[in-house]
Formats: sequence, structure tokens, C-alpha cells
Amino acid sequence: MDALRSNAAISRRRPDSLDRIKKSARKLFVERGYDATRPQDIARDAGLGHGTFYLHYEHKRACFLDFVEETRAAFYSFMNERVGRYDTIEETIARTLAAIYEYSDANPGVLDAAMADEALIDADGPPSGSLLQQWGRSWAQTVRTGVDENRIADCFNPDILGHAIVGAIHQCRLEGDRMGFSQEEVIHNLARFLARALKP
Amino acid sequence: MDALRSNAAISRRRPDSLDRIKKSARKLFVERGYDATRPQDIARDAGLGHGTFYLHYEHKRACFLDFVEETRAAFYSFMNERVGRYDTIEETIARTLAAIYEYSDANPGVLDAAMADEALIDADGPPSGSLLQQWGRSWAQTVRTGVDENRIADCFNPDILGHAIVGAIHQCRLEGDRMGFSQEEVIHNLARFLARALKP
Amino acid sequence: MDALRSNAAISRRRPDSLDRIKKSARKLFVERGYDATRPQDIARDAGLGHGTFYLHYEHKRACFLDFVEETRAAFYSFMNERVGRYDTIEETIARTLAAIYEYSDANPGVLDAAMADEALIDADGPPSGSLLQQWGRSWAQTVRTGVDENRIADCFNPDILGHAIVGAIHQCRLEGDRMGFSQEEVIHNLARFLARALKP
Amino acid sequence: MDALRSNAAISRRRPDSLDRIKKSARKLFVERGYDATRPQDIARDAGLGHGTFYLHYEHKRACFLDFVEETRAAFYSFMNERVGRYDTIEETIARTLAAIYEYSDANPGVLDAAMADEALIDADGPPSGSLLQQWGRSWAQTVRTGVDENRIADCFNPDILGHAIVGAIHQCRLEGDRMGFSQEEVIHNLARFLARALKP
DNA sequence: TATGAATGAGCATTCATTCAT
DNA sequence: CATGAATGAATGCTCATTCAT
Repeated sequence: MDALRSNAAISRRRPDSLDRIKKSARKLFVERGYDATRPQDIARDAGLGHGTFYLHYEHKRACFLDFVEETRAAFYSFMNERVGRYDTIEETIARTLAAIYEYSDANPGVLDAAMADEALIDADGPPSGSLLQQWGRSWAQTVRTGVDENRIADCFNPDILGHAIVGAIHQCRLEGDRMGFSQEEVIHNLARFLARALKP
Repeated sequence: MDALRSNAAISRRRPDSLDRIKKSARKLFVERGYDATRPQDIARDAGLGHGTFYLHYEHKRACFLDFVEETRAAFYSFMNERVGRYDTIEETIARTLAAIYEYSDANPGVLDAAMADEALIDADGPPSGSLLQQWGRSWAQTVRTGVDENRIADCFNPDILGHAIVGAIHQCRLEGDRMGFSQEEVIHNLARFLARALKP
Repeated sequence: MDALRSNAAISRRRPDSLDRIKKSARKLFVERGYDATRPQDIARDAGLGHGTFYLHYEHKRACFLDFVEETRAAFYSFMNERVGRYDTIEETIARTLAAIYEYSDANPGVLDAAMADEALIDADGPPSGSLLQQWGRSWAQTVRTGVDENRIADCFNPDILGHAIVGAIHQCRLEGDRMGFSQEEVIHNLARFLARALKP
Repeated sequence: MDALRSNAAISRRRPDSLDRIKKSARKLFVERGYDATRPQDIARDAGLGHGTFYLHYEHKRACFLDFVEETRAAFYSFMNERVGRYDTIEETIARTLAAIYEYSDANPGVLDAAMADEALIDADGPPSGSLLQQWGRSWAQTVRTGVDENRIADCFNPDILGHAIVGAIHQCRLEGDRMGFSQEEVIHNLARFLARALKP
């Protein structure tokens, strides 16, 4: 009996409370934003008591930071899987933008929620930097590689360029939807814009 | 005696009160951000009673929105005065960027404060659009003019381009400081980046 | 009309909220003790909103400390008025003890409440010392005077003696009631006890 | 294998658990006081699961009460072993005081912790009386014996005197340290004080 | 027009206790 | 006997807004 019980790891008392909290937190942060989401709401949405939230996170902020970090990681891994290399930079960039849109469509609002409330991020611990900031650093690296491979003109400071690219992409995605342009149109324009700027 | 004095004092001070509220609001929104600034703080900083705040603004939000709008207007008028037209697009862009930095240096933190907390803006009334959004629309117009004058390639949707440009500028300004680059370096890189993308 | 209104200082919006808070705080601290008294309870008992409490006190602790200090001051002034000098030390001491009982009877539980929860007192600001401690210092001074006037034997450290006297009085008052002895009996025994110890 | 090991481990560790809880409770009550010590802390300090605490004590209060009682018993037995009878009352008293200090030095903070939070004690069950109260009763008995043996004047109510003595000792020990007097000085003054009061 | 005392819904967080395993 | 995840009532405190003066 004991053997059976210990085998059945699944039948143990739900060890999934953290996962459920995370899922509910993600859902509510996206739906309502950081300020309008109370720890209590997250716990209740997860079908748990208020106190359980604090079993897993010391602060409401810690929970949000975790959400941001998980989002960043998921987004990066998604992008890494999705984006390869193509003949032209324009093609490469267009595919990258398409992947971003694909992720956004599959996870509506998540990127925006994770990027919002950046002020929180530097509040306490080591300033990990906002998602946008991290993303800029990542693009800087991409630019460096592109320069080495002669796919990008060698007349820029890659660190500055990284942020310029990220800024352009972010703002276009944000406002493109609001203005009612199709994803294709935004991608097409943005890819051409960036390609013209970057190509050697 | 008292009656005379207070009449005089009031009649002199009265028209001030809104201006003083605005000035204090601006100061505190910049220093502390929206959330950390209480109407009470603004009124006290202005040397007025708490209630006076609500004589001029219905909401705390209304006050912030007013601050944003005034900032936008001041910024636009500053830019209009400052930026003319130059021989090359790169030159034009570089001058524009320089003007932005000049404004930022003269009004430290104001643009960032006005751009932050955008979520608030669409909260109730007619969505006037965030400062960044309005700025994007303004750049779209600039692009259109540039195309007409053959200074900018005619292969883009100007509306989309406007936001791309604004995004790039905004993000570079934000992170450029954090990374420790000089204004000159950021301006130089960004101007070349945009010029390459835009020129016919 | 205006003149009348400003004359009638009393008719102004109740300026007595602090007094009412103090009175309710005193009542509840005495009845329930520090821990069992919530700021909310105090405010409600005073017929005021919760927030009003924090208009007058920054902390719950600050309110308690104020209660202790006011109690101390009232008690001291009561004792100063009441106790003169008499022929024998025993008489003097007996009168003093009687005055303490008189105060306790007129303000039941107040001294005990103010002496309790001493741990709070050193929590933040300058350690003002518990009521018992302050009272001990005050007795030390009394002893010094007694020695100068040859009414008390000059073979003690007055500082130590002050605390010994206070300790004896405090503990006897506390337990005397519990044991069911009459005030007279406690006073009589304690006065003789202290007189024997002190007289030259 | 696992079964064997856990049987052995359990059968060895089991009888420990109450002792370990007691030890940790004592340590934490002394270090942090009653309020700041959570059952969880005690259990963790003892290297046990949180729930185990409630296997041994119904309440947190029950645990504290047990700590007080054990402290009282240990203190009494220590005093009984240590204090004999000497030629003069002053000597006897001085030795007694010295023993108290010796115990306090060997168990720093324990007496104070056990005496604090007395309010808890009468909270529910039969009022066992605070440690100070019990100690007063014990001194009353000592006084009675002293009177019988003609070592103490027969003009007091011993019950009242017991509390007076305990109060004086307690307060002097508390404040003597705070004032920076040496143990010897406090003992010397207090012994003389009490001896003068008591001797026939 | 100006005041500032008063308000109370709302929030993040704690902790003694339970109970399924 | 032992565990520790789960609970949720309770607490101290804040602050945007109102309104009698």
C-alpha cells in the first residue's frame, strides 16, 4: 500500500500550487496590469487561499518579476527556435518580425504586460534591466554578428543600434495594431526600413 | 485692517493658484512619478490647501493628463522653433536629435515622466493617445512632407514609419544614457541609421 | 454673519477629534491592552473614521506612547499636589502610598496599562524609559533629598534605592489587590517596611 | 533498506522531539520574546516539521506556559541548592541575591523572558499566577520561617512583605544592569536595604 | 475662491492552526 | 509519530476625494 502510494507521485497533495499561481498571475497581470492585480485575486483565481501566494513569493513584486523573467525566457527560446538565417537581411528581418507577431498572437498581451511597469524592476535587487533593455542588448549582439559576417554595414555602434532596432520594432507593433494596419503591412515596411539602414 | 489685507492678498494671489499647482505637479510627477505623488503633496508644495487642488482638477489623473499635454505642447513648440531644414537628411535628423537632447537637458526627466504611466491615459475619456503615439503621428507627417520633397524614399507607409522613427529615437535616448554613451555618439549613430533607411 | 461665525470658535468644525481619540485610546488600552486595541477600534469608539486616527498619530505605537506619557504626567502632578511632608518618614511614606491608591481608584487600571507593554517603548525613538523606570529615577531624587535632610540613612546608593522602593510599591499594589488585602493593610505594612529600611 | 533505516532513525529520534521543541522554544522566547516567536520558528529551529509542534502543545500559549513553569522549577531548585543559612539576615539576603545573579548570568535573559508577557498567563485556564507572583508567595513563606526563628521582626504581614521583597529585587536587577552598576554594588545596597527593614 | 479635517474603501502582508498524507 | 502545504481571518496603514466652514 505504501509502495503504491509513494509510486503514485501524482496522488500526493497537489504539488502544483506554484504552477497554478504562476498561471493565474500571468493571466491577471495581462488582463488587468500590475497595479490592478491583488495577490488575493491571483490566489483566488488559482483556487487557493490568500496565504498560499506568500508561500511561493515574498512580495507581489517578486511574483511580477518572475512573470517578466519567464516571459522573457519563453520569448527568447521561441525566437531562437523560429528564426534561422535567410538569403537577404530583409528576409531575415521580416522572418524575425513575423515570429514576434506569431508569439504575440499566441500569447496576446503578454509581451506588453511584461514590458509595462518597468519602474518596478529596479526597485530592489540587482537591476536586471527591463525586458526592452535586455532585448536591446540581445539585438546588439545580433548586430555584431551581422557585421562580422558582412551582412550589416560596419559603421555603427552595435550597442546603440540594438536599442534603435528594438525601439522601432516595439513602437511599430504597439501602434500598428492601434492604427489598424495588417501585420503583413507593418512587417513589410519595418523590414524594408531596417534593411535599408543596416545593409552594407 | 484684516479685511483690507486679506482682500488684497487674495485678489493678488488668486489667479496664481492654478499656475502654482501646475508647477508643483510638474515638479513632483518628474521627481517621484505619478503613483508616488499625492494631490496633497502637490497642493502643499504649491503652498495651498489640499482642497484647492480639486478646485482646478476633477481627478488626480486629470492633473497628470494636463501635465502631459502641456509638456507635449511645450516640446513641440520648442522643436518647431529649433529645427529648420538642412542640406542632407542626415544633417536634418542630427539637428532634430540634438534639439531633443537640448530639451531633455533643459527639462530633465520631464519627457520621461510624461511618457511614463501611459496606461492611465486611455483610462476614461476619449483616448487622446500617449505622448509617444502623438509624436509618432507627428513624425508621420514629417515623413510625408519629406517624400513630397523627394528627400525621403517613396517606398514606405509614412504612418508606420513615423512610429518606427519615434521608437528608435525614444529607446536610444533612454538606454544611451544608461549605457554611458555621450549624446554626440548616440546622435551620430542614430542619425546615420535613420538617414540610411530614409534616403531615396 | 461672518463675524458671528468666526467669533463662535466653538461652532467651528469639531477641533476636538484629537481629544476624543485620546480619550478612546485611553479607555481601550486600559480595557483591552495594547495588542487587542486596533486603531480602528479607537477611532470608532471616538465616533470618527479610521483615517482620522492617522491624522493625529503616525503609528499605533505613537498613540500608546502618548497615552503613557500623559498618564505619567497626570500621575506626577497628582502626586505633587497631594503629598507634602510629615513628621515621620513612616507617615510621609504612608501618605504617599495612600495617594497612589487614591489615584489608582480614581483611574482604575490606567497605571497598570501604562506600565504594561514596556517593550514597545524602546522600539524606535530615544529610549525614554518605561514608566516604572522613570518613576524609579524620580524616587532616587526623593531619596537624595531625604538624605540631605537627615531623614534617610546615608548608607545607600540612592539610584539603586529608588528602584528598590518603586519595585516594592508596584508589586505590592499589584498583588495586594489580588490577594484581597485592604488598601490600609498594604499601606500600613509597606510604609513600616520602607520606613524601617530608610530611617537613619 | 529504506524501511530499516527509517525505522531505526525514527525509533532513535522520536523521544527527542519534545525535548528539542522545548529547547528551541526556550531559546527563541528568550531571544525574541513571545510575540515574535512563531511555532513554525520553534519547529524549524528544532529541525522538525511545523506540524510536530502541535503534537506536543495545543497552543502556542501552552508552550510558553510550559517554558515559564520549567523556568520557575529550575530556578527554584537552583536557589534551594545554592542558598543555605548564614549568621546574619544581611548575609543570608546577600547570598540569596548573589545566587539570583549567578542564575541570571548562567541563563541570560531567561528569567526576564519568563516574567514578561504575564498577561498571557491568565488568559484562559486556572490563573496559575505569574512567575513574579509565585515567587512572592514563596518569599512570604521564607519570611514566615524567619519570623518563627526570630530572625525577622514580627510586625509584618508576611504575604504582603513577600511581594514587597520580590518587587524590590526584581526592579533592582532590571534597572541595575541598565544603569551600569556592578552586581556587587546592587547586591550590597539591596541586602542592606532589606536587612534593615526586616531585622527584629 | 480657499481650506484642511474627515473619511473609509482598499491594500499588502502575517501567522496560528489544520489536516491529508 | 511526523510532516509541511494550505488556510483565511485579521492587522496596520494609505490616500483620493468630499464638504462644512
